[in-house]
Amino acid sequence: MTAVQTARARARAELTGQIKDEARRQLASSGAGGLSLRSVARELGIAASAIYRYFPNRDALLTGLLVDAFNALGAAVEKAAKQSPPVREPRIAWRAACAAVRTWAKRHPHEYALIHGTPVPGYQAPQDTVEPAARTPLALLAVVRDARYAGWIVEPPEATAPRGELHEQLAPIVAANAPEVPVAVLARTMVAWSQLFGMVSFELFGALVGSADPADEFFDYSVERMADFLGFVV
Amino acid sequence: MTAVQTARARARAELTGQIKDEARRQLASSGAGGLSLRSVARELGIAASAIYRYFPNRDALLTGLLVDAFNALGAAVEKAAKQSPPVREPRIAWRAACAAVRTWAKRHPHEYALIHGTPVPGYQAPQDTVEPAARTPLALLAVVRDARYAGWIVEPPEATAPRGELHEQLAPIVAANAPEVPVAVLARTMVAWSQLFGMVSFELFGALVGSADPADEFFDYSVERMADFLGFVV
DNA sequence: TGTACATCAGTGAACGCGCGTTCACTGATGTAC
DNA sequence: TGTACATCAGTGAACGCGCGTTCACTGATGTAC
Repeated sequence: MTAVQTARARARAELTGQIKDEARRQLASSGAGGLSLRSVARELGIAASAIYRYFPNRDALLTGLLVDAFNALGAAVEKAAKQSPPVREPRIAWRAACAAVRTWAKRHPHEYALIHGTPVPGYQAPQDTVEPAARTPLALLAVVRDARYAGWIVEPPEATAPRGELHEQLAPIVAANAPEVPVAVLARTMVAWSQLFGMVSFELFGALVGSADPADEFFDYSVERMADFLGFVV
Repeated sequence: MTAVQTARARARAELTGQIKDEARRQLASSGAGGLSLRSVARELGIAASAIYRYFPNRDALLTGLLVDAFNALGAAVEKAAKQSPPVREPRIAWRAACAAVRTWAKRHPHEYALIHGTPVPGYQAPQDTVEPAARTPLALLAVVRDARYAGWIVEPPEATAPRGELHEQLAPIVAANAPEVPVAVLARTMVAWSQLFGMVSFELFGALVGSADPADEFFDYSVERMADFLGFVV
């Protein structure tokens, strides 16, 4: 092994990347279910069997794409939240985070479909995808938590706090990720989170054709209403 | 032609139904993209080419499934709203309509995925699907409209009403479907509608594993919060 | 009511194509002494 | 630094399978007179 990286290792990393890139490209035309190792190999000019030096089978390649997509989306949201000027306006980070989700989704519609659309038939996502999948919702929670710290959130009425089993389910999550935050804040953030992705999926998958299409204004409108719902001051 | 229906016509209707039933069954194992006419024919014990007497091609069969699924979901929601005792409790019809969506989706997960999941690659939904697709959102709007008539809705602040392009987009829809209702009510209903489907998709597609899973209580919680958001009195 | 003809349903072979995965192999790269 | 051996990347043929769609055909059902 040489100091930094052997020629073989470099070539290996490079081709692994090229395989995933080409596979991503093919998601567009054939969807995740139709992803074909042979056609990826054909496009790269290598033998179909060569792919097996890089991924043990088709599902492993899919897992790679899934993990990459979750991470890319999560990173985009984290970056948007971090970059939005922190003290000026109450809702700025929330808006930026929501916009990051939509922008990433529109720029990578097939990867978005891969992670938030219909599960691939016959494919079971392994444990490796769990942590990357959590990045975006946790980033949204962090935005709300920070806004709350900054005094930009009016706590909603106690009567609307989650109780019973839901409280039990969510308590360990706040304990692990934002211990200073009440469970009710996580519950509301999850409602807003599902609204956000429901809306983006509607837009991408065509459910808004004939009503709020183009969806820019409906998106902005919803983002503000979810901010209201979360207790953000104006 | 005989009085009611010729033997041929009856046989035709019957086999058309059997083809769609078998196709629905296969959505589960292979997904919409992998739906195969040959395997449907095999399962029914007929020649693959016989399918072409009933559907001109694979896409036409898909369209049939799509239309059936939209209609089945829409009918379930309409029925739930209609059956919920009308005058007793403000939120009862809203809850029933939301529950109908979730129940239908959990009972027919692959048909739900067909209509609200990733679009089938290479498939373009024709005009025939538009009207059935609108049934569910219109049923939700009717629930809100009726509750408003009954005095069960406190109008949200004027400041949160949609303006500009969004107003333009939604105005013709209320005009055509619920002319006595302000555009703001439709806008809010659409936010709740996307929240509802976002949540159901999250549950069915696995995004809630590790947090609100099982999702019953999170579902109920969200339904109440969306009712709050729509201005329903308690 | 009975017959001749037209319509339609279903067949099975064929076309031309694609797939994931395995395997024995060649030749290049890396490692230990 | 040079050589012998081990490791690894990539090949191409093969296995056994599946697909949508077309076409000429047979035989049953329906219609008109």
